[in-house]
Amino acid sequence: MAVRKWLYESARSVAESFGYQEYEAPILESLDLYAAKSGDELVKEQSFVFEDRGGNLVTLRPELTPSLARMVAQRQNQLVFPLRWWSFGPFWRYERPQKGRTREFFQWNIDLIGPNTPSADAELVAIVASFFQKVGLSPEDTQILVNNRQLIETELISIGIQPDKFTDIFRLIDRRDKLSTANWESYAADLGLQTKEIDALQILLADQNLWQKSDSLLGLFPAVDALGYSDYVRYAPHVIRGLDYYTGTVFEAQAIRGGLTRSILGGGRYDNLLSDVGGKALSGVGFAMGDLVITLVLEELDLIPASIKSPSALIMVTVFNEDTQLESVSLAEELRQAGLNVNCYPQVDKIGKQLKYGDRTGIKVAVLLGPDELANQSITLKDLSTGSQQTVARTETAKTIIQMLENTDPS
RNA sequence: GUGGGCGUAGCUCAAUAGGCAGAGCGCCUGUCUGUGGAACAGGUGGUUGAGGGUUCAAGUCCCUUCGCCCACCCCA
Repeated sequence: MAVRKWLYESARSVAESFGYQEYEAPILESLDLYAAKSGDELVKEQSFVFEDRGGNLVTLRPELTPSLARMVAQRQNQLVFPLRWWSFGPFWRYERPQKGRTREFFQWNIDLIGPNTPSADAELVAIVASFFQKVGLSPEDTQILVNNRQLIETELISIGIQPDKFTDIFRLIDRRDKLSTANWESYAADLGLQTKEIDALQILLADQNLWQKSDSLLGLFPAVDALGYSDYVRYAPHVIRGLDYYTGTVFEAQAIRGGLTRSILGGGRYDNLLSDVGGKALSGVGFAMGDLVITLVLEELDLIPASIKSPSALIMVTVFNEDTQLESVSLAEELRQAGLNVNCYPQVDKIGKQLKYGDRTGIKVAVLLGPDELANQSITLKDLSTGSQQTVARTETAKTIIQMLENTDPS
């Protein structure tokens, strides 16, 4: 929860810095919403689907973009475009769990709906880079690979591949990095490609300058450069993304660790999603990042701050004995009224045990209140990290604690 | 959906060929009657995931079942 909250705060801060508004969508959606729009396997085999009491099939959302499209389409005439929205919430996929993949996970989604321009695409890419920068990932740790589906479609036609094969061929292209050349070629042959076509495709996928044939990408890269994030971004002809609804620019962020790469997030431009759910034609661009892979990457690079796991209260009031217990309770509340977060030990125990509890749970200042202090209208304050303690007038307690916390190392 | 691995104390793991279920850490107590972290001593802690079977005897062998992990697939 601490890590997720930190990710949420980092995503929120970056999204808000670009002027995006937070929204939430339903967790249950009608199965129809996803039909033929997300990709067959995601919906038919990897979603939780069941019948509701009315006999309709409902789905625990496996992704957010179709819900977003539906929500925007339903209010299309009253919303003001360009629309910049972001969301962070739970998703479910009925898959076998493994490292970096669970059946319930959280995902950050962010979309810019309205303008179909290279600078809109560049903004989303820049948001990714800005997020990486915020959590401490450098261009040496992560890279954002960009491509354009229209560009690849045009090129496929020019080497003689028919549009009705594009879905299969995209899957093939997406796997260029994952399979050995021999396996990839035999997969290509299974899809019915001729040797001549396979050779042409390989040349295409090795062409790092292919982007210069795309007006969209010719606009995108200078815009990313102007935003200051070109170190994070490069062209990659084999990046195509698995979801069927992408129509233009697509991108994917990868972590590079010792020769192995892992996909952190993916996104792209979708032109037809709003009209598919009953809206007027309107283009959008966005991406989704799951919480699991990014957490693995950040853990591996030791980038998760230890401070996110500190307790909510750094101050603990101890209880000396039964006679003074209510005095301790009152003192704790007095300190809360002064604006401090305070944990009051909830029973009578030996002081040593209470201090040990405080030490183990991350308490910085222990407050001691026994017969001596009561007699003198004073309070003893012990710094648990240094072991030093001081006795001050009771009226000075809150002020002294605040000074002690300021002098403490924030870690 | 496919393939592989693993379930023993709170945690990490031992237990020869089927033969008295153990260790380290943690926790509790004491050394130390108003003071945590260290040391030492003692103590607590188990339906060996569950159910059935074989056997004089099962953590160990067999069957069923539940759960977890890893990879493929797919994808965040």
